[in-house]
Amino acid sequence: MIVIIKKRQMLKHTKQKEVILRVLRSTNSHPTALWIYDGVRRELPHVSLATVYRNLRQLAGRGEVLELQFGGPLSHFEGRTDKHNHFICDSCGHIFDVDGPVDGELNDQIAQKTGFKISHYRLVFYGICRECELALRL
Amino acid sequence: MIVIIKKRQMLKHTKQKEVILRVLRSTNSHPTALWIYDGVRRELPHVSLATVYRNLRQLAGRGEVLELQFGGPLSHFEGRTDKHNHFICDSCGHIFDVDGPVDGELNDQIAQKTGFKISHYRLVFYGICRECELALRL
DNA sequence: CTCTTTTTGATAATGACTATCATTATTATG
DNA sequence: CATAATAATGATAGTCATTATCAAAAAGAG
Repeated sequence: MIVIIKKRQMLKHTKQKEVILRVLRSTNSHPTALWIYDGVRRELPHVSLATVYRNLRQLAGRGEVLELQFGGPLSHFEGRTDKHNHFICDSCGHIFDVDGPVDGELNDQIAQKTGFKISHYRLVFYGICRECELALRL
Repeated sequence: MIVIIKKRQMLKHTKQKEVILRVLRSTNSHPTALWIYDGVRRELPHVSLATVYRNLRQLAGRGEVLELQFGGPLSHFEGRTDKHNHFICDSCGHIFDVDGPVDGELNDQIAQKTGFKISHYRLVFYGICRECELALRL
């Protein structure tokens, strides 16, 4: 029998990682990796896009950042890590944070019904935001 | 001023479309396009993968089919179109249907808070399914 | 049947993301 | 500090799910 012991990898602090996190935390939008890349390049012009992806993946893995995948082909990232939900406008595509139900009530409800151990959920609302609603009324 | 009137396109019924829908409806799992492609090929060996993607997209656009995008790189499809939620096991990756809250209660709650017009939501639970729970206990 | 429009199959293209790898930066340790 | 060990970087090639293209075929209308 072969036992593979995965040594816990020491994470090193780098300028790039710091700036990536700072750029992401500087907005309350839900930017893509490319948007973050552009922001980081203003401070570190020679940064590689791969470095941005690598760090975002690492940060998301450690829970310091949230990776969001909605319908489209791109991943969105978010610096805010406290529990909350999202709303996406079907008209303009904008992503909003929504402080909806974040308690364990839903979890418990489903856990009881299914017998599964629920750790968390992702809840995304779709519809028309106020601004688009007004524009569409014209 | 140039006005572009998009003529409503007449949809034609084809053998391929019929089989694709039948294959998808034949399972209560949440297959990928490739899985459906394999199923369709048993009946129509010369079908093209592009045809499967095209039809799934069209069917999803008409609401006859549901396209589900969870974390991974692949789209999953589902023939069941009545409202329900999903649970994904973090251990085995299996996708389960969950008849959780499907009423407008959540929608109303969020609509009141935000002022947005909410049409629907997507709710996905994560955790450990019963089978994995038992296996992990050993 | 004949005309028009949509769909198909085959395949090339797209595009987001990841792997690779030589080099550099960071941290641990003597 | 010096040096060794290891992780991160930048540049770029590769992957892979999905989409676009386009000539040929099929479906529906009249």
